[in-house]
Amino acid sequence: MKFSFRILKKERKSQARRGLVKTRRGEIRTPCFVPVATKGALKGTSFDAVNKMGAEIFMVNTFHLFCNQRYKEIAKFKGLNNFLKIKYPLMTDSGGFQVFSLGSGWEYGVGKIAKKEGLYEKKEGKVKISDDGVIFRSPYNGDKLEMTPEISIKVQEKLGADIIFAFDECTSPLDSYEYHKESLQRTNDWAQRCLNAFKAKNQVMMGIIQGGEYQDLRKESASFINSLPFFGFAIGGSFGGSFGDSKSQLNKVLDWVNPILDESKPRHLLGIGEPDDILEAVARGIDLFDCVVPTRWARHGTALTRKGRVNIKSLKYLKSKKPIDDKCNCYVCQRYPAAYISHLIKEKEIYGMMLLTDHNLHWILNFMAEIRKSIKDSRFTEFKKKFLSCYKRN
RNA sequence: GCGUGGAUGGCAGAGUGGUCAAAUGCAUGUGGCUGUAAACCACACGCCUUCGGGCUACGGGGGUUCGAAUCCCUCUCCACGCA
Repeated sequence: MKFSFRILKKERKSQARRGLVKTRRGEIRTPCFVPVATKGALKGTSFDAVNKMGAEIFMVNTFHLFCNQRYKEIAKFKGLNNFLKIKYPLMTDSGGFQVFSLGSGWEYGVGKIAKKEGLYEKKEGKVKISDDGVIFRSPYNGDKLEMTPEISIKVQEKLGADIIFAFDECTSPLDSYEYHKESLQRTNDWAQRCLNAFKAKNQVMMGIIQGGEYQDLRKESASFINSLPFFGFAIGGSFGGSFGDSKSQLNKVLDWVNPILDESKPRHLLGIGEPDDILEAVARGIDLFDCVVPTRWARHGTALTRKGRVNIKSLKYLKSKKPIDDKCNCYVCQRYPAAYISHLIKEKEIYGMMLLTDHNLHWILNFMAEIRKSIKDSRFTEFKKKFLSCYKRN
């Protein structure tokens, strides 16, 4: 069997589990972090370098390669691996997130984790969502484009990643319960249509659980997706924070959903996250994470450290002769003082972004390795507690 | 020496009688970023404030005017041109 998932160890005190995903291109030790290479590149570094840091799978985005029609060229290379000249396992996101990020996310300036409250009236925006699919304008050239479950699967088959995702609707945390209910119906329907359209034998598909911040919807979603023959599960936004702490809301969603899911299948938490979020999610039985935080923050001058995120541009770091994180064993921290990185980032030197990107990716991948080790040694809960006691979130 | 054009906030550079504490860009500072329209975005950026406002500012000095960064005189400095 080309694809499989096996649980190697479970911690008693939590739902944390260490596992192994096998694909035709290689194995992935979980819990793992999946670096995001949206358009086929890890912004600011290379696949090989990041693989050496411990990344065993990468994520590419269907949406972007669909909008610019580049998937057709990639198909001529028989898929992404040949095009990118890499042998590592890959996953492609379906484009569902962009329905949100270019739609209501863009128009109302909200992330999928709501931080603001207020009146919200869904208006007919640039992205038109119907039961059939989504019609939108290409952010590349303004062309009118349509994405449906069938098109997403077709494109993902051409891209040829090992793991693909069902096409879902990622709602906004500001959407109403009624809208979430209607949207979930659609996402569930689309999940079935994705499976119906899926013909490739050398790929596997993850089904996506939605339902916003609503317990009944989340559970309904989990039950439905669980009943379908997906390789694994992906839990998507939106993690609404309309009544306070959005973080605990995310954790609540995981508490509702994970007990319903077949535990022999891998669980991917889409788009999360920051180190403390990852710990909480691992404790609730999540196996895979993808997130743009390490790479985007690096380009924006934020470094991941054991003490929390840090603005490397501030004077404090410009004057520091110590490494960014003195416990980090990445080549950047081994070789350069924070002052140099700070200087490069402040001067907008590409090399500074590259170095910080490598540091941040190394940091998060090392963090995942520590998590795996702690589960293996049956001390994940202690590890989590210790880590959170010194990791300060802004 | 003569002529001409200039001198504006950390820098560049608008403004050429009131709506100017002074556009815009850069720099600076702070905050944000969680399936990447993101090497991006937002806010702040003379001093003081009981947040009503007050004070000092557009090279120096003097003047005209109810009122000047803006007009006039003069000094200093800079650029270009001519000797």
